[in-house]
Amino acid sequence: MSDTVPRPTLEAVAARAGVSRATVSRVVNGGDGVREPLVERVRRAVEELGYVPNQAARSLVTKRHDAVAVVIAEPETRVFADPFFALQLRGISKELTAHDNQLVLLLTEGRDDHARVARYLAGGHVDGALVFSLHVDDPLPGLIQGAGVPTVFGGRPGWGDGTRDVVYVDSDNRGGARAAVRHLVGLGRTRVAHITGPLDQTSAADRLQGYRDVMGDAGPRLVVESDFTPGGGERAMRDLLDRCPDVDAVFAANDLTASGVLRVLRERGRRVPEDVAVVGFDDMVPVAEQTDPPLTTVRQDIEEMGRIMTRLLLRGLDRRNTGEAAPDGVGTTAPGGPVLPTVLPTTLVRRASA
Amino acid sequence: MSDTVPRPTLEAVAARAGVSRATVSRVVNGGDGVREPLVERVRRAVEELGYVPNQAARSLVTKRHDAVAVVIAEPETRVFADPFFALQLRGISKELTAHDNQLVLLLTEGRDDHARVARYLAGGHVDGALVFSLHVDDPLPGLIQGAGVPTVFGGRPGWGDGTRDVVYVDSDNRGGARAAVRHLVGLGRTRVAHITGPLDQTSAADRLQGYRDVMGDAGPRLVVESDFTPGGGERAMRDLLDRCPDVDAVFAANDLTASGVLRVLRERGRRVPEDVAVVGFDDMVPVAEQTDPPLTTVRQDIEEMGRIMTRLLLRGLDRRNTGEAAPDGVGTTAPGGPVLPTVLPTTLVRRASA
DNA sequence: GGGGGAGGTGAGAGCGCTCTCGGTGACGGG
DNA sequence: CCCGTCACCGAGAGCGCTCTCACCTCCCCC
Repeated sequence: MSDTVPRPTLEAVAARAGVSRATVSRVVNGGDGVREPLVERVRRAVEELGYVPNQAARSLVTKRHDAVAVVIAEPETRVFADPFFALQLRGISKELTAHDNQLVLLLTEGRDDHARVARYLAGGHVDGALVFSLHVDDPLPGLIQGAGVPTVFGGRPGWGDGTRDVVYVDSDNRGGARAAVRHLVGLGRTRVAHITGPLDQTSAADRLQGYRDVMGDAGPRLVVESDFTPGGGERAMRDLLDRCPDVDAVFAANDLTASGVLRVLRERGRRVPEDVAVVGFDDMVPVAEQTDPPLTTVRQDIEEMGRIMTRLLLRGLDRRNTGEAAPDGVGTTAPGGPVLPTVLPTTLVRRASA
Repeated sequence: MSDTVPRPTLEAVAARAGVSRATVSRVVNGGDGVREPLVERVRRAVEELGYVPNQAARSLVTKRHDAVAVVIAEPETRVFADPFFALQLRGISKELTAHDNQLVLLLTEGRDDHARVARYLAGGHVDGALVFSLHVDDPLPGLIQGAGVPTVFGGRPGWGDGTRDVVYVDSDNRGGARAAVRHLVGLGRTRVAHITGPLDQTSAADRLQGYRDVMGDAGPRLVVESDFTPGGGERAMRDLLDRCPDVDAVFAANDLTASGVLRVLRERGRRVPEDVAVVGFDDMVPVAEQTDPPLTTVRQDIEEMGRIMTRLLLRGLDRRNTGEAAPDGVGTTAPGGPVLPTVLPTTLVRRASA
């Protein structure tokens, strides 16, 4: 086994089955229009020779690759190291597998990488792309949009001014935030603070918006900007306690932040939820269940999000192939309904912290 | 832009530059043996037309793909959702990018997926594979070994009886464990317990072995089997306290377990490190730095591990191409030194818990 | 009973690239 | 001055597949 055995070709299978290449090809690709006995013979030949189609040769003529790129634009280790993308990938992978597509992973590291990714996508090596870019000012989405590759974004892109037809899938950050804050208000809390994420990310901005929807102009006094990390949560909470010692509830922009918040509250001797009620966001189970007390939080189904994105993309690709004129946005107006941005629901998970 | 513009071919570039296809090909692939003025002309033509080589056509003739598969065999969500693989992927991605290779991600879900993955790899769609399989009884490594694809494993494979030549990269789990336990002993602790990971994973088994190296036959009294999770750590620690109330140190098989341990100790009113010293493993920063008190732990450089695996694989592939007979193990005996299993060092990181 | 389908099957032309191999010009030595 | 050498370049043959046609049976219907 020291050198790779030359793998059997269509030709070889055809010879063995006593038919033409064309017939073997037909059988391999579904077998329509071939009479049963022949199908059987070809199948056996394929089996016996251990034939596997050469994807390169196939792509060369079909111009399809049965592969999609997943682009994760994340300069910051922190975010990448959290379970978010892992779950997302899982969902994507499942769905791609179910449709016999491969997943080509592209991680970007800093600015110069953007060009590389754009070039790769423009190079037509994949049929489509799923792109995660969290930052408002990220040039990557624009580049990709320009590359002419069917694309679905994960999370609302920052520059989405609503006029361009981008297809994206996002969680209902705003609605989830509203639910969280309403819950706190419903508990009778009157001084509900919000510790935000980095506001150059749309998810953080949308959560803040949701908070404002409920609290109206609670004033900037109760809003502290932070960065989605436990450490950031700690700092923000200290600030907050110093400035407004009478706060009786905190809506943290994510669970990691909330864990920092809880730590500071404990350290300062405030009881949770009696003195201060705390709600997080994400329902990162390993975090939320392990805090003390267990965290009430807003759940978003990350894995499902990946799955939906994939389904959307594949649907768009499929339309392309069936000849419908599908603009870059993955096919917008077409029978079967336009492919539109999708917002997935979020739900409040009540545990002990609020 | 509604329909994809036909992308320029070599032919087109050749025409524009006024040379033959062959010359363009030479230039595109390094440009050796082509006179400078021609190189220049071809470069300009490539630039002007925005030419990008068609990878499928190229693969068809070279039989190389410049792509490697990363196989993550992990039925359990828990493990996949921790930062481990994310970091690993990051390292792999960086290294692959540096060598102009693509990363094809294959996640397996349950048994039937194994066949799919094996078929894919055997299909010769990628040049090599990086495989992560944590469980001793996992059939996947065997299947892959059989597929005849150059492979490097992440972590010592369970069936590695030392006789077959598998190439793997692993952290020095055993040595790290020894360092941890020695540290505890050096602190004057005499009843050092160990809470293990799932012992069907080699990493967990190796850590236990390291513990035994130092403690000798401390007896099974002080060893509790667990599962690498915080919840598991809690249960194990409760058990332990009930059975041996006098334990004065715990070496937890990973940081997650340690976090559970710390929680139980706090709940039972034991001070850390005064009453019970605790050491973890992994140095998962977001966990270890955020525990109370911050966790002393054994660091392994996960990202580096991914990088090394990749380098090893690419080196093996390179040898193949340069004609040296390279057996499946990615090329074992060859000038430049055999490609051998690599064990990366681990270091003790002292924080407050021990 | 013959003509027209319809349903199967095969021949052949590429897809865009690499790579061998033969040809060509410049140059130096005999 | 001629020929061998060398460095460079182009022609052409595929790589393994799909897909369009043309062809060839049958079978059905008039």
